[in-house]
Amino acid sequence: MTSSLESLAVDGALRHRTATEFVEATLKAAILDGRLAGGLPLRQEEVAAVFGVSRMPVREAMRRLEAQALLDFVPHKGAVVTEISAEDAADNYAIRRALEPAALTLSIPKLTADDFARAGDLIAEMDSEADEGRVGELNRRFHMALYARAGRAKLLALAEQQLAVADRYLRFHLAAKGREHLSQDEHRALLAAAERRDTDAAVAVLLEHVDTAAATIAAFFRERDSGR
Amino acid sequence: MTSSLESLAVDGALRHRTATEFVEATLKAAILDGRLAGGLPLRQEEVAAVFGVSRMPVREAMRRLEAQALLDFVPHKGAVVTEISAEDAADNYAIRRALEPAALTLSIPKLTADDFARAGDLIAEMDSEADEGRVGELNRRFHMALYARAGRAKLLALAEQQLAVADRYLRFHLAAKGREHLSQDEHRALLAAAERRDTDAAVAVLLEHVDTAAATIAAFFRERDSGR
DNA sequence: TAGCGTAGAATTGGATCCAATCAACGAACG
DNA sequence: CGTTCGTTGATTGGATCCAATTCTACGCTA
Repeated sequence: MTSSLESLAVDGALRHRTATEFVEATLKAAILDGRLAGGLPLRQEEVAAVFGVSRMPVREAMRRLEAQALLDFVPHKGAVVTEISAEDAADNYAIRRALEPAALTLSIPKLTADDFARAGDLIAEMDSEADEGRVGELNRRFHMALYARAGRAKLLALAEQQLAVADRYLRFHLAAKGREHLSQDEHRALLAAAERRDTDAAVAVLLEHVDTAAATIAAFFRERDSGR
Repeated sequence: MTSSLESLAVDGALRHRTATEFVEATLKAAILDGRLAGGLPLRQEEVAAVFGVSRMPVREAMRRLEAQALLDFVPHKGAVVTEISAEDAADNYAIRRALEPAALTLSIPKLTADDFARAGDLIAEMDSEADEGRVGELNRRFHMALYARAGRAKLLALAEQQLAVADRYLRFHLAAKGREHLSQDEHRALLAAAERRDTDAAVAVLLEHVDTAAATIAAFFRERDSGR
């Protein structure tokens, strides 16, 4: 195969309204779940060929992905999938540590029984999900389910975007520590505190949750970088 | 004149590397300082003519601005400058309330005497600046000067972006309350607390600062919306 | 006269073509 | 033999052209 781009081979089923949306969504998903690794250069012509479109929708999609910090654009040089690194992970966790407690605090008083049920279902799904790539999405949806009633659309959009970036690191979590270390206990504790409307406890669990993940990833990178 | 777009008439002096960058930077500045009002539709052809380029760099610039939530894109309909509203303002303040204390906390221990001097200079500049449009930029730079040593590039980038969005509302501040209400006292108190390395006090002042601004804008919109 | 349908204009989405820039290779010169 | 400069190929940036979609306005009909 010429490159990992081939893995994006398209099932025309999930077409979007415009080619640009289609390319953007597919590239984004592939970057987040690790099929397109950090550092990979994306040739416009090549991507266009894989998707069966011209270079133009590819260029527009890339511009949007660049604004989301998933691609690095260098004028006249091209686009490269943003590298993951210890620094980037630390950034991501620092941002989530700030945003998610705010969203959770606003949301908890307004959560409904349905919301709790949905969140519980997602925990169960994560336990039984075999496909590693889908675990990240389930994790994201669980978190967002608890923030959903915050009533601040842009705050939530930002939080979701950062959770998506975190997905890129979740894979290393799973690889390094195995499935059982998916912090399902913390998820359950978070849900329980939310159901009790105990905002302080829920925020404490969430901070612990994020900090633990940050420490795990930091250790992973320390080990990897020492071994070369 | 055909539209407020004309106000973007270009001095070829500050050209950028690529036409796309040039268009993006100019449009962004115009949206932030209010020259392009919320709700204004941007015809690609028209914008291209104003800038003396073809539609293509305009389209790419618009894609990036959309990803920054400064434009709303509707397929086959076009781009519209994102409306400002009480809800959007509340969102913005909720986000800043989460991000900026985090950045400030990380930064304070590492700030240098130079940083404090720079921040002080910016306060003085704001006092003497006549041009209303530039006040927003000075305010942004003052805040960022205090966060600069946080050592988290993406956290800072997000904070700066949200400060830029806040600029759109600063104009209403100035219009409604006059220049003297620019919270310069709070700026000075914030700087003083930072110089004492008193993180708790600095965060408290910052939260107060943001909450006051949020309340002022909320009151402004309440009054405006009741009057029609 | 009100409402619906259709035809045309306006505008955006996408494809193709040309120009500008960059990287790599090689030759000439010190 | 090493360095530097020029040339060539690859790739992106920008312009122009065509297709698809949406909106508008006019006319037809009930």
